[in-house]
Amino acid sequence: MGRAPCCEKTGLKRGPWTQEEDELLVDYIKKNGHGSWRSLPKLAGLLRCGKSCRLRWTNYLRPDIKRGPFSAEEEKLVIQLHAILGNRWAAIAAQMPGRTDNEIKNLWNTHLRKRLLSIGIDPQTHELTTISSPLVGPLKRPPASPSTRHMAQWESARLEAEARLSMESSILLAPSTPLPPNKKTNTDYFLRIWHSEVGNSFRNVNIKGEKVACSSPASQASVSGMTIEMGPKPEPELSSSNPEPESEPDHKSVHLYAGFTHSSSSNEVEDSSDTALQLFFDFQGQNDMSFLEAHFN
DNA sequence: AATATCACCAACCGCGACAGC
DNA sequence: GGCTGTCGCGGTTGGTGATAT
Repeated sequence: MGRAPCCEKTGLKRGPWTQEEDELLVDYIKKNGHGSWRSLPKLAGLLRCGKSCRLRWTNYLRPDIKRGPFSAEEEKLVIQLHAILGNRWAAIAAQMPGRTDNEIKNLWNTHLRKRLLSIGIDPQTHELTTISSPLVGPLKRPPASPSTRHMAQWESARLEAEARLSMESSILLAPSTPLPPNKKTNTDYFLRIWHSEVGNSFRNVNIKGEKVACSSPASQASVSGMTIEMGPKPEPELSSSNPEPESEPDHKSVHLYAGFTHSSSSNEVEDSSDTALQLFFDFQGQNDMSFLEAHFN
């Protein structure tokens, strides 16, 4: 015995919506709200199932939907969010006002996935499929766990945004050098996301409700001439009430604040600063989103 | 000009989560 | 705690227009 259909199929219209149907749906929702989607079609005089009405409204008719092609910046954001969130299109859409999950999903499947593949990046893992070495040619990269990659990419994006904010702050202090608008937007995206529930879930929660802390304050290592410092870090203060810019980023050191957590299996990350360091090594060489620049500019 | 193939995207389907009883 | 109804999500499909052969 199969699953019962979501609604009576017989007598219901399917396929593309007509303008008259759209008008009926919009008029009804404007006057009454959608209420129960199941009963809406009957009340609105539509020969559609409630599910179809909900889809039409949320993906097409909603007044706050931003139609039109995605900008390069939006595409970049989708890629970065996908690296963090995976195929959670609704979560990605929640960070992109005016864009629907369906739209983003279509963008990913038709454009972005292929684009990443064409530049040698696995669109599911966001991992380089090969590393080319001038001496021995392409090398296979050892696989990293998805959560590790996502965490590291997420942290990388945040670090990048914070570093940029610091730079911008110092630039803004010098009124003779106005900031390019695109740079500002880019930073804002990440810091906004970082302080959203998505960022919160990565900072504070894993499935067992335990902190996965990698917070040995003395942990330090040197990689490629940079000093990596690991340890707990206070949340960046970004509210307008605190206009004090963050301290200037040290060009010789990377602060890998490892107090972040993840929502996947807690077995995948051990509670140690060594793990946090491993995250960096694991991710080094692919945490820079600049590879995308050439494809968007 | 006709046909095949590709790309895009709106819409559908099935499943899981959740709330109310 | 189990059942049922509803909703939302992610994967997939199918129609349509564009492009290639």
